[in-house]
Amino acid sequence: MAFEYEFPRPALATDCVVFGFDGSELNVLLVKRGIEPYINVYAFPGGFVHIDETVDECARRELYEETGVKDVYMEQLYTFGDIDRDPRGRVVTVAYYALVRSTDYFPHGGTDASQAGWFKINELPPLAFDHKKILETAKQRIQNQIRYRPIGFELLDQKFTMTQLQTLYEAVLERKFDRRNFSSKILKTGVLDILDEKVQNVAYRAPRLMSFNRERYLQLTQEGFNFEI
Amino acid sequence: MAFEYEFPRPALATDCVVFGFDGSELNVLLVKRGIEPYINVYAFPGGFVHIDETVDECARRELYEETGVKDVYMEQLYTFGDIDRDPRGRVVTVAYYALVRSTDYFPHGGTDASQAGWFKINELPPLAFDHKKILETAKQRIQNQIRYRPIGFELLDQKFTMTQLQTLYEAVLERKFDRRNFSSKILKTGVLDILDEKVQNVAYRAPRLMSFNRERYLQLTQEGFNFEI
DNA sequence: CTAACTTTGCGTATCAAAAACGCAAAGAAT
DNA sequence: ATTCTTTGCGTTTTTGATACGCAAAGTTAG
Repeated sequence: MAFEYEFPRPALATDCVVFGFDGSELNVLLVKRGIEPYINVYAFPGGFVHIDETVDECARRELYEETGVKDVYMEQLYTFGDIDRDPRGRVVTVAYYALVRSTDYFPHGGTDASQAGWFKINELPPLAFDHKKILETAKQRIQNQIRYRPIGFELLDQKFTMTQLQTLYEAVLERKFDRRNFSSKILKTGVLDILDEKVQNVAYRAPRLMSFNRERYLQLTQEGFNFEI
Repeated sequence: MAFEYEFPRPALATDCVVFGFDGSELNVLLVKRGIEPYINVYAFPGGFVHIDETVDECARRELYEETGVKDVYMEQLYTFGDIDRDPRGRVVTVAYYALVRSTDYFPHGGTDASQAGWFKINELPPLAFDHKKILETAKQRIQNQIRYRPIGFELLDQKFTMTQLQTLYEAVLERKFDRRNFSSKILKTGVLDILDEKVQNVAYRAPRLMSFNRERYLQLTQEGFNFEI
């Protein structure tokens, strides 16, 4: 007990909701807690803010330490500051969300060797603390974000087909799109490069691959461009 | 020095960006700091989170204590957690924004008796800490919010004219609208009640007054209604 | 090898909303 | 009475969203 202050201070933590996409469904990365409270209950990766790191840095550090995930797209979500959200005492948490290509990391379903694993967003186990509430906030946020920012590309491999992109949008927004309208709407924005390459070893007609053109996107946003689907 | 912890903890504070509207321009409520650091420099009302209040409650309490403003529309904005944002040491702040009818509170420009006052958003004095950055974040947020939520009505008197509403939208979004298109677009959403009352003592043709129908708005949002302008 | 089938890629027709704008009535100022 | 500004209610034009037709690519089945 070495750190003392004139007034009591809440502890400050971060938690991170990591979304992944497996080609058909949206997944969330959870870790099983090894200590009380909520021992053996799943929770989002997170932990306490160190005094010599920014809150953003804390979120990235904790994510890496607990799951090995690093160098990913991450944004602050919301700060949860209710009094009784942690039975250990007063803990305020700054929640983040991250988007990753889930194939880059764990096998789906997790392994026994690892305490971290992917879960389908509609088949989640009970969550510790107020993490259910955090998840709902995160879900709403990406549904809003994907409509006017090209965050979807963070969830796909660098090369992807139009159908894969559409399936992702349908999974996130929980609705269907017309294949032809979706394609022309995305293509006419100009943020996709069509590659001279097709998918191999596929049943029926092989689709062409495409990739996200980040330079073109940045150029368009500066001109006041809107990415709505 | 009575409160000690095993690990060092950042101090946790809130700050609130209060927007007001005076009929033609958007204003921001600032308080002049009476103590170091940044003594005599303007800042947003705010202060440290008490151990027995939620973060939301802290934002409301500090706003009331420093400016007398209470019972207003308020939302969490963003948490600023850089290491060196406060010269006193590590302070993380959860920023909020609030919308008020500025006529309900202070005279514009502030008085000598009060340390709090309204400033035109484009003529602000230098701000303490990283409050310039907080302001930019808040400005972007209300520009986004006003397009799909009827937050504009929080900034007007209960009875207002269509031209007043349009002037507000133009001030917030920093663009002009066609008077006739703006009016019909707002009216066809059904969230406005047209009152059997006209503005008095006005040059030229007197416009009718209207008011926001909150029940109708809630009903429409539940049906999946979108308020975009 | 041919026919059937699925997916892709590109097009057009139809419908709804956004933007531009015409015009006369209300009502004060001259 | 005339002029002037603002209001209120429309129509026309343009743009974008949605629905859907159809043939080519390429695999599967007979």
